[in-house]
Amino acid sequence: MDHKSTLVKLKENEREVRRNLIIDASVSLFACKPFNQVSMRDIAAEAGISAASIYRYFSDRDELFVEALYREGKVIGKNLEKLLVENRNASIEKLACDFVEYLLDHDTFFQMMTHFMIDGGINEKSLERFNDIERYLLNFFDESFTKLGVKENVRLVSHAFFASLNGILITFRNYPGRNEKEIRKHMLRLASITAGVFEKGVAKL
Amino acid sequence: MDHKSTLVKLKENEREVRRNLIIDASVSLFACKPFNQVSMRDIAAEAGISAASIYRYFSDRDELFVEALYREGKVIGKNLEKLLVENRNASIEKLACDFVEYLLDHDTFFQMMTHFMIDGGINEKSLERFNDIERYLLNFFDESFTKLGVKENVRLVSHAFFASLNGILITFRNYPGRNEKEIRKHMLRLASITAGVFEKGVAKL
DNA sequence: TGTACATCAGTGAACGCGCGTTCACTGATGTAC
DNA sequence: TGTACATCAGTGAACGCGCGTTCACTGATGTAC
Repeated sequence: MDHKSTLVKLKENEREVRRNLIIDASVSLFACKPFNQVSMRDIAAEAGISAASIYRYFSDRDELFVEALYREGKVIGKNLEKLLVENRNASIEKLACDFVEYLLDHDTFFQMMTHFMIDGGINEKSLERFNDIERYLLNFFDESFTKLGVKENVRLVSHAFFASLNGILITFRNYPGRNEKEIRKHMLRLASITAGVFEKGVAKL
Repeated sequence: MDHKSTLVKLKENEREVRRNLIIDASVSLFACKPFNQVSMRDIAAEAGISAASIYRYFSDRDELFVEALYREGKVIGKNLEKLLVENRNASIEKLACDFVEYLLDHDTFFQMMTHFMIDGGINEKSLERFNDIERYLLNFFDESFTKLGVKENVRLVSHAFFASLNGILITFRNYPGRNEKEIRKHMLRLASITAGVFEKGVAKL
């Protein structure tokens, strides 16, 4: 019985469209506000509906957030993939800098990351999805390190490298007494240094 | 007129003692709960007083938190110093692993770090104090790298190394499907690899 | 074509909760004479 | 030594707020006959 009347299908599509509008609204708020500060009323206002309406499409805040995060994560994953594919033959230094720069320009991933890594008690489903994206990125790092001649523990090296770049983004985020531009410059410098150290150090492993 | 009656002094001391009890209570809660989840009522309960009493000693939540964080930060700083001094002649690998292990055992610093680095709108005073502690740690890393023969940009290398270790602690904190022990093992392995990479890579800078 | 009924998206108002903080008060202790 | 007063730590109850969520309702659209 996979036959459905056209009208019913149309209705379902409409429903899907509206659902997506709510997710869109959430994502665009996540881009400019810390996670925990985005309320259901905020999202409703952004989507131009009432807060109560959201509950016609999502059973609770958690469900909406999981969807929104996954959506955004996929977009970021795709963009980073594109970026990494373009850099396939570039140095690991360029790769690192582009990675850092992309995440500086799109704060959402950072927000997601900190949310998932730090906040306790996160939806299992949500965590798995986030992990998919991470794994996806690590594959690209693997490729680069393999090219550099790493034979053993490639994945571990990728983990260490990934963690290093995340660490830069986090550690110097609120660097006191510096403006945004200076911070960006500092981070890129550190990314270069780290990449250089990995490139040279890894050859000896 | 720096003369004060003994009784007045005694009273002041008592006041100081009670103030410290409240700070102690806060610190011990910070050790087992995420920052934003520690409420004034929690602290009051931990200290065995009423929430209203806290306001006899601190003007608001912010002031109490700044004091508590600084107190805890100093303790962590001192402990890490001790640890680093003991390791003054040890390899950078041992230093990295001890650092990671200490922070795994004392979650407060991690909590502090993420609070300061990620949460926006933090008290300026509080941020400065936190930075003092960071600088303090970086000096030790500087020393190690200088010994390894790094001549230029020592501080930058230390920054990159420090960020790498932080990154490990953050990135794999909620590693899904692994228990605490496995995560610890994984982190230590990454710390070793990172230290090795830095040790070897840095020699060529 | 008209009428009675069902469905369901959407909503303003309210609920219940936890929070930081304030209020008005108590009661113990110290001080002045 | 006794009495009147000042000080101040401590408190239970309440305030005001924002939150996630639910409720009871409206009104538009589709369906049956």
